[in-house]
Amino acid sequence: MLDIKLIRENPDLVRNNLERRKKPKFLNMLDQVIAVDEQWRQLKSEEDLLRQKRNELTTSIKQLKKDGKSDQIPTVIAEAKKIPDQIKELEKKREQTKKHRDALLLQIPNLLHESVPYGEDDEGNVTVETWGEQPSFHFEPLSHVDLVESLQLADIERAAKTSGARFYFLQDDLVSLELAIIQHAQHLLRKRGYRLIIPPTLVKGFVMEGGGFLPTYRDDVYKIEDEDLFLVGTSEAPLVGMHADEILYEDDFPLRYAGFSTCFRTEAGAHGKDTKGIFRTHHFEKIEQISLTSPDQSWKEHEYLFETAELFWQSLKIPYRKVNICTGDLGIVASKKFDLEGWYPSQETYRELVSTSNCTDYQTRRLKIRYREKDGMPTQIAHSLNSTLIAIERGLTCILENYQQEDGSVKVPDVLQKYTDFSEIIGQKKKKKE
RNA sequence: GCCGAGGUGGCCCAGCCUGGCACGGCGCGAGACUGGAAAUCUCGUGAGACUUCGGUCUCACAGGAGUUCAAAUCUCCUCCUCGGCGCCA
Repeated sequence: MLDIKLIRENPDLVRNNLERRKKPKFLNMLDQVIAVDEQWRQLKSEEDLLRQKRNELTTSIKQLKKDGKSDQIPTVIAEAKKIPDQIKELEKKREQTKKHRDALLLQIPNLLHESVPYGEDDEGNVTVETWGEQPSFHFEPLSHVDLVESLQLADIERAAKTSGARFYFLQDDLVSLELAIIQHAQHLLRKRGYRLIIPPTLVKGFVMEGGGFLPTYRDDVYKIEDEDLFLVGTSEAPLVGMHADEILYEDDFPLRYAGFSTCFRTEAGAHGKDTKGIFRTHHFEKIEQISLTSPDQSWKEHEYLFETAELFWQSLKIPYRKVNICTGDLGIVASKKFDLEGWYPSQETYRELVSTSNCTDYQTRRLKIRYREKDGMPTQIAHSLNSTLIAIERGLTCILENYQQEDGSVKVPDVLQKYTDFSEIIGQKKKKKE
């Protein structure tokens, strides 16, 4: 959520920034917010004046009592009696207006960092750098979908029976690999100064709203019936919400958390996309980084989070590229976003594995996450950042493709082997024969 | 789940019975004093609207509803914390 004061005092700055997205609806929203806010302030002034009058009468009653002029009191009370109803009416109107204003305000996207490139969709993203060498195969590499199936690493069909499309029973060696990844990841994260967290995967509406997931992305999340609870699409939600309404100390910054949780997504807008395998599913496990810090440190921290992700993927020796996400692909929350896209040999293309966002004060304003230098100093709004470390099931697909071998087996990445008791995945069929 | 005690500014706390502009301390800021500092003293310390930038006003006592001219204070509902008992993977 943007600062209403900024909009009031510097509407052109906000307008110019929103214009870069080239979406007229946002400019309309801005104009509406300004108009409704004007109304709100008008009502607020009227109401304040009425309250002032009431307070004056109330005080005069007290004074009359003190002066022993009780005979005059009934007249004043009669006058004062008219006011509460008027206040109530104005209050109601003002609250409605405020609700209206805030509802609009919630839909206005964050201000873009100056370095965000313009683009209509992901085609407009700009590659910043590439890392690693794409593996060359002397055979036609299989897709992760085929590998999962041929090695029987997940049972998609039975998952369809119990749960529907886009679910999976992860099995055997792939489960071991997942657990190995978690082990491997936690060591890196600890070393890099993150606290490890397993957060709640159900959160209240205000947390989703504060995180910017609601109302704009309402269709993408699951809600618990009859309760004010949502299944999280990422542990970013509870991890940022964790410090809602708190005042932190600058000395504790950056506050880095690594969350491990299951994530739930409706994938409403993705019909027909990546329907097979475990690449895009309704639930998956993810290790997420989040960080809270001060405004003057957050851009440095943005690089730090991305660097953590890079170190992780480099340790797995996955070729990747770093991409600066363009306006059309950025979403409303991030001010700037880098993606790390991993190489998929079967598709001969890079695909998203990691998103690293600086959300600046967009989430923290709404969630009232503030900080101060030390006790007694004034409070400021913190900045929040988040980054994937690995969405495990998707990460597995990338590993499978890059580590596949001619005989159809898959080598286990070196750094994971100390956590698995095998160095290659050969599948159940072959195992039985042996 | 039951019983009891609580929730007041960044923190600690008074006020609640008996309704009338939220007491005091810590911390922090400004000023005075000083060669400089400590100590001391004075003033200030949250959110919002308006402002001729001097100020003016409103709100804020866990949240909501009610009673009242007037609610931190009285009534009702909800949430949370702590303690005791019960239940439980």
